[in-house]
Amino acid sequence: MASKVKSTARSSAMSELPLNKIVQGSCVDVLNSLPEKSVDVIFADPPYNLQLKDDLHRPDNSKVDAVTDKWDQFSSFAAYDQFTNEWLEAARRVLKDTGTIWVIGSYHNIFRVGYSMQNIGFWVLNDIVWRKSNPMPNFKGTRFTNAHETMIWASKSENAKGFTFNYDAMKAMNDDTQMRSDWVLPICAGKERLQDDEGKKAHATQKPEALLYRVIMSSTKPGDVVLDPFFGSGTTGAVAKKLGRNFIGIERESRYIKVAQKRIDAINPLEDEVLGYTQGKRAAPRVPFGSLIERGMIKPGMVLKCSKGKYSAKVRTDGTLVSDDVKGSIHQVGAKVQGAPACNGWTFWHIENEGQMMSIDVFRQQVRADIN
Amino acid sequence: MASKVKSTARSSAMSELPLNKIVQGSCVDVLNSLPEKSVDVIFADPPYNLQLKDDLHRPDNSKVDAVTDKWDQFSSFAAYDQFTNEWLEAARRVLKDTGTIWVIGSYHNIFRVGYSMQNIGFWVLNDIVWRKSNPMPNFKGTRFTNAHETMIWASKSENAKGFTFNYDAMKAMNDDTQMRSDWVLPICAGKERLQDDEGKKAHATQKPEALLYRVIMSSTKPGDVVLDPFFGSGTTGAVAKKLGRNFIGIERESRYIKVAQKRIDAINPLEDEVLGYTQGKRAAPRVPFGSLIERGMIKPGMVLKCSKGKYSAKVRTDGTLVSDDVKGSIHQVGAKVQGAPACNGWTFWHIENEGQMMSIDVFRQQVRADIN
DNA sequence: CCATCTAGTGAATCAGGGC
DNA sequence: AGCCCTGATTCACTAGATG
Repeated sequence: MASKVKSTARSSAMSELPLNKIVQGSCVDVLNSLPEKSVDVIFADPPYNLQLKDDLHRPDNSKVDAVTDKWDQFSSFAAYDQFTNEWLEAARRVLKDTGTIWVIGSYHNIFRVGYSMQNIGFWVLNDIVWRKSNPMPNFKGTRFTNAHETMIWASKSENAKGFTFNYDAMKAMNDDTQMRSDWVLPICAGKERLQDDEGKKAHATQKPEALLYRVIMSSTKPGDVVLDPFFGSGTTGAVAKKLGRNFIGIERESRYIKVAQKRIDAINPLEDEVLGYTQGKRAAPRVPFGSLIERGMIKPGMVLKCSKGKYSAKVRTDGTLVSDDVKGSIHQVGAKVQGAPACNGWTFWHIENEGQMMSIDVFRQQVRADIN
Repeated sequence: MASKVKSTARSSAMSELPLNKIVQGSCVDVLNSLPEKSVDVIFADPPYNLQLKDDLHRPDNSKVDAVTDKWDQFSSFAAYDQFTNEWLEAARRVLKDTGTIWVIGSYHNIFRVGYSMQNIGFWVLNDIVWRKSNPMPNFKGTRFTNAHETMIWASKSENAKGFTFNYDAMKAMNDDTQMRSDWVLPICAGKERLQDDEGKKAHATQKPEALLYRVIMSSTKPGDVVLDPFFGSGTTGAVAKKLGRNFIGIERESRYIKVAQKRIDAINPLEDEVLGYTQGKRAAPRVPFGSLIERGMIKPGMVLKCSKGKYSAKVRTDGTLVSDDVKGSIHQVGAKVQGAPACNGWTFWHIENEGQMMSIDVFRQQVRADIN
């Protein structure tokens, strides 16, 4: 079982790796106490420096529980950059020459992280986009829904060789086509989300195990050492243990260590368990009518008609239709012109082509084939 | 029709904007010749690849020395950073205070671009992932398929207000759910891909019109000025013209200007009716609650209730409400009786009419219809 | 036990105009 | 710059209660 290492680690160098342990202390101090070139992979989820100001309320007036922890506060970009440089330098020292590093972030910090990584000498192998299947909406309707986070995957240097990439395993996991740089995964919620003694979320930014599963499966071998310098609720350790990898966790705060330790102790690594994110075919993907216009399949100004030609409407640039004074989606306008309560615009509207009526649903099927 | 402006632009400042023209010259020189705070949106597709060091020029048009083995990595990054800083500074000068900028890149350069943008003072609104539905595979099987590119969308400064985001049009284009930060679109191929006289692709990195369509639709209004400092094959100009926006293109190389000009000349702009797009309540004229009283739609002394009848208030002659000791506007009283931080009184308050609850917003809509 | 409804929540740089 | 007022705004999913 994993056990906690006291903070004496700060002052004295460790001769051996604290395998499968959570080391308490500042990440740079602890990293500097570890032997150089000793770990295979680093996964880091550093503070994002979100710079949130006022409270945010949902349309129903409930307050959004934002990340207001002190560990996410920095006085300036310069302070954040210094912090970033220091931990990245320390991380690079303990990484084997054949090792790779993953760092996750959002637009608040990822450009600064990537800039620093490249300057230090890390060589970017991929940037990976975690597309959240269920992100939080933009409640005020002021921007695009912030629906993804970015991971940078890098080797130790430009000419580093011998790092692990389990190409075939990734391909097998992805229906026998190459795993892409965009991963669709749900956020961490429900029973997976750890709670503290008061029933509140134990950590503000707990990552889903499915994310770490793919990270560890792709870039490590069983028995490898995975180090996480911002261990938090311990997702990295939990998945590493489950998959037969060794972990090293570094975390400053006792409350997080307590939660993570309990979580990891409860994991049985012998189970040949299939994690809860299957790659099975989803239901047919939703295709917005607007995307047909962007793709040039339907042109703004085109006239759509019902199959019998009785009703017609003109396509606007934003994918809505206009028919006399009626404006709205293909479904809304289809319903209104008929005086019907509802209408499936995809099957109702047609394009007249050389005297023949062609359903716009044909285009939707083309886009679906294209997406897959 | 658009026409080419000779490179005299380099030395003499232009008093007027070269609307719907392609200006030949170095991007920084031309930008500096334009009046400040004059364009609404900038879309920039700068050179990506730090490996293509031969193609890298400093803003003064001098060529960056070929990188020998003696050069360390950082020095070549430094040259790119300088180039990036200079064109971004020049771009920021010509951008209106209410303007926004889009910059597209890949993991090779996007971190350096984002870092520079934040340092200069641009405020990131979103990072947008262009998820390619048909990317080039990773032939050697050594990494994840590089299947996306990243765009940074930013306002001119942290506190900039008044920039355009057509939230409702984006929502309409996306089947009436908020447009997300990940966009699934195919790469530019087939007939859309421009060819030169020899039948080869005219530009190495031609962007699909679908991408610019969404960029321009989301962040500009008809009649706005869209500037592209790396015009290339002219996708930005082509889509801008089609959508009834003005463009300014800057391009150094004659062969690209020739291709782009021919492309744009062939485009017919869309008619106004089609250019109309979905606008939300924010665009509707403001109707004071007091005007409903003046028009006799609501009478002083009437009792307003919330939809469930739990809260009530009485209308006073000046258009304010009173509920026990709470007095104020429909919004203020609505918020206070609920103990909520804010309230839209128009949708909160109702009138009970023969047992049915009718929102007072119905009256506002009548007034608005009346005004038109 | 199943179906249905209600409440809650997630790394968020989340308003705009007038004075 | 700062204050004040009006008034616009949410998606996917889970858990638990209710019928």
